Amino acid sequence: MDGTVTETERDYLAGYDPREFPIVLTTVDSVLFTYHEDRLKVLLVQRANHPQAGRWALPGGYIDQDRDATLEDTAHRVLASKTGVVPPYIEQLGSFGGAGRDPRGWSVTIAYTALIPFQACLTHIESVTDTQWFDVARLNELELGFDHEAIIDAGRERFRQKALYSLVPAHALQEPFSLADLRRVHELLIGMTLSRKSFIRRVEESGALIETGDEAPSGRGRPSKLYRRSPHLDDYRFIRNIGK
Amino acid sequence: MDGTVTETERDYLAGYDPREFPIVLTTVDSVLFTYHEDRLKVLLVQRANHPQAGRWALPGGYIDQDRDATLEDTAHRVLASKTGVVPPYIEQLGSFGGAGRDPRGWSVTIAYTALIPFQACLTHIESVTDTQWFDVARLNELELGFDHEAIIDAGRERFRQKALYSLVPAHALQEPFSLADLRRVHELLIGMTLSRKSFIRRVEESGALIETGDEAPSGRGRPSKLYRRSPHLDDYRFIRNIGK
DNA sequence: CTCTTAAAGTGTCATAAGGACACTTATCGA
DNA sequence: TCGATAAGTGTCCTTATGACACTTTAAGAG
Repeated sequence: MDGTVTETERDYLAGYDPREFPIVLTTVDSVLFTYHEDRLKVLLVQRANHPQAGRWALPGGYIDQDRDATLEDTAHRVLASKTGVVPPYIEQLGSFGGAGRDPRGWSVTIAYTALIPFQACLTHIESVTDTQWFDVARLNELELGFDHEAIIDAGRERFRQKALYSLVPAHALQEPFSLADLRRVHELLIGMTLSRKSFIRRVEESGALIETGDEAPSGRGRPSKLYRRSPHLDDYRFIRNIGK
Repeated sequence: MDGTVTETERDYLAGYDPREFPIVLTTVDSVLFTYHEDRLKVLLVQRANHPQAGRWALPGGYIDQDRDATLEDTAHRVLASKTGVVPPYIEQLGSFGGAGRDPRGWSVTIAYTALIPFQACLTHIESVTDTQWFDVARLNELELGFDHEAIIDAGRERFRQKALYSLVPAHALQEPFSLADLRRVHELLIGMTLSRKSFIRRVEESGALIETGDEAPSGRGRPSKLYRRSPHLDDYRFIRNIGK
């Protein structure tokens, strides 16, 4: 022994006070997308409190240490409070941190990105005024809080990639849905038109969607076959990207 | 006016004290991989302090609010202190948080994953005893701290995917390098052998590597051509995955 | 010096998947 | 009943890949 006291981990934890260390403000924000009337939409909440009160921003908030066991729990809790439901698809997008992004000090937000059918939360969102869908193509007309515009861009880019090699975007549609609608969602995400034939071939090959056997009129023209998501949808990856 | 005082953002910030809120312990950890003697290696540091003193864990630490402007700054600073250099490739891997992952309380780590040539930090790492490369295939023989085994698995999976559709793994090699070595790195990441011909075709098509014009003897047999990374390497993506 | 072996690099063919595009099917509405 | 419209299909061409045999180059044994 060299005279110093050998501290056990138990002793250390008993004397540990997190407030002795510089504090990083940590929050969880979510970028929730949907598809409605030929447009991609993102869910925004008008901030009631400082900082940035009045501005539209991503739904998010602090971790509730008693109620949330994981980061995804926080994302789910916040989204459910704004939409009434938990989205059928959510994944972690990334973390955005820095000294300057929040006036309160050094801050980090763990961002999630998610998809939901427009109809799944229609009534809940219509009942309040502080939560709204915004056309993703018109966000530049809005002055968003914090760095949330960059986070939304990252979410779009994530789903743009997913649209190239997966059928995950199907989570933005209410079941049952037509391949025409799903293809349109992919086209909006990717930013180019896709060949009908190629798209249908990929869907059939994947087994990630299941034909319901029903059809739906699509205005004028031949009615379209309807599909629902198979349980394997989230895991399926094409080995080759779609698009020229 | 309804009698309440309308607080300005300036007033709010003047009265804001982060210690009034529940504190989340926030750190940054990095999974740094390299390639040496036909093996994938990951850099681990033996913990000097509680909690988990004595265990091997990922290099990481607290955000230094005065020195770090971004999360990547923190990752760079910590890695540079352990290896002497900043790795040529680093990307954010994801955040791991929860109530139970650290005995000190609710915690979040923002994880980065990076690649570096073995030779780039050879002398620095040889000079200390608390920092070592470990064979990724033999991590099960080690009892790692916290949830760091899961984080390393996530890093491996990230680079496994990159190896399928990019040449980013080239950052694990000292320039100039042979395609035989690079293909071996990809094979270790993907977990299967790859066709020489296909691999060379992809490299040529990509333009992501540049032939130096030199050759190097490869033991017995025809000497191999040598390559270096082009500036476009990090951005290049194959539209189709390699491997059957 | 030559022969063997080993490893890098190449030529070529068959296959699989996508884009293009014309054609067919099915519904609406005038 | 016919025209317009949109979903769905058949077919050809192109492209990237895996397979595999072949060539090139060097080290080392005899």
